[in-house]
Amino acid sequence: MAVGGTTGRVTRRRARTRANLLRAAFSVFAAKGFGRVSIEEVCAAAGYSRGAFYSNFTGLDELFFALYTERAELIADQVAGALATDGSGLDVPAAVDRVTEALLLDRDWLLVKTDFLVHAARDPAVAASLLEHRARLRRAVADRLARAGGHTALPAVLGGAEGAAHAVIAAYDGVTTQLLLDRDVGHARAWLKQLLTALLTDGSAEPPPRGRG
Amino acid sequence: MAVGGTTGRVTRRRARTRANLLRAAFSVFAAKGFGRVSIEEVCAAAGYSRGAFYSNFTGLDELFFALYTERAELIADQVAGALATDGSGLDVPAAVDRVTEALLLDRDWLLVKTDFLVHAARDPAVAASLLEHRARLRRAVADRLARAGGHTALPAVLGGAEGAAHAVIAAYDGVTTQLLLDRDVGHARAWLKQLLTALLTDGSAEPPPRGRG
DNA sequence: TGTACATCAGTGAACGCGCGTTCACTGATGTAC
DNA sequence: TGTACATCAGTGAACGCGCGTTCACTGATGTAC
Repeated sequence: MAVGGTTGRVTRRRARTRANLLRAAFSVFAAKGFGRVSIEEVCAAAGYSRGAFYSNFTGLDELFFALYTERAELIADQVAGALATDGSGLDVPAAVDRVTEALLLDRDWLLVKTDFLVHAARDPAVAASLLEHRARLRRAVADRLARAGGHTALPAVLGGAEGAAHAVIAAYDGVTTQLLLDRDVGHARAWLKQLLTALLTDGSAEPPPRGRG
Repeated sequence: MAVGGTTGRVTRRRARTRANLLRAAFSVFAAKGFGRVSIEEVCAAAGYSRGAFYSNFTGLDELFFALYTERAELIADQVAGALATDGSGLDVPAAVDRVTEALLLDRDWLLVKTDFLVHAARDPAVAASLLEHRARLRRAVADRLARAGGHTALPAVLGGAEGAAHAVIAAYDGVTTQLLLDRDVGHARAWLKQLLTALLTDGSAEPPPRGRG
């Protein structure tokens, strides 16, 4: 697709336009949902004519894909960063805190992400790409868990670090759903921590303060 | 909204039309996604003119809501049935099996359900209604877990039957996401069982056969 | 049970708008010398 | 560094289609007697 090599000087204007369109599209998608957004609206939000849009994308689907890919990589980097061993200890609870922090910050992102899920669910090629992103995240988590393996005993049911990482992703997805509905970030964070604790330890810890329904 | 009292004879034709529209809409929504469906398409699929549609619904949103509500209640009943104590024992693993069976059968339903989530996430009134449905499911699960409480020890981290039920819902949501992408129902079922086992027991069980990434 | 009448439910044509898509054009950006 | 030229990126008008929405009409369904 993209031609490799020098980031030609010619493209500077183009890159800016493209970035502006993507940024505007993100806001509009988050606000209204992919299904209710027109090319016209994205252009208006970005301050360009429709011609500019077609000069950069073949349609909304392509833009959406580019948008998702860009942001997903950003998030993946954040998570990887939060998981990186900081030299000193392999402190799993602390890592859980940081990851939880990184994952659940932005409601707009959760909305767009879920829109994209729904989109991908109906297009195998898009789904494959999304699955790859998820696999990348999962591997990062699994690596971290494997390194910490000596310190914290993972429950055997899940089948090692790989399974546990899979469970972490599932818990994240589950909490995302709840958060989209109740909009209570604080609750979501606490709840995700509980879930991860229940999944990653053998369940002998103390009960936390009660959350609400 | 609906007028109570006798199910007037006048309405028989009307009820049939409405049901036909809802059924057709379900297929079309599942196939293309709510955001890509027009009133025209729903009518075509159901074999009615657009006038018939407007005679029964004010717009696609209302139809979607009616559709979701109807099916969600159906599912809730199924789950409640699967959880019902069959007189004899309070066998949690068996109940988990039956619930898993009831929940993950229909991909079309998962698609529509997730479309509806995305829809609800942007409309607080709709979200409230969806949360209520979820609460109903959760209570059914919590009741069941509470009754079985004497036999199986729930991990303390989650905070009792209520918390555990919440975790069950989260696991279900998480597995739904994965299933929407990889379309592997068998894997999803096995995986959901593992997750529920890990969440509802203290993690001392034997490791299951490995699933794939 | 049959007939006359009233109301209801769905028809389908018509209107108009929003917007996807195209394209000839123009100003912007870069190259050559 | 300045000038002439070539190419590129974005403009905005134009076209046309799909479809949301309305509405006068007709056949269907029900009631009264």
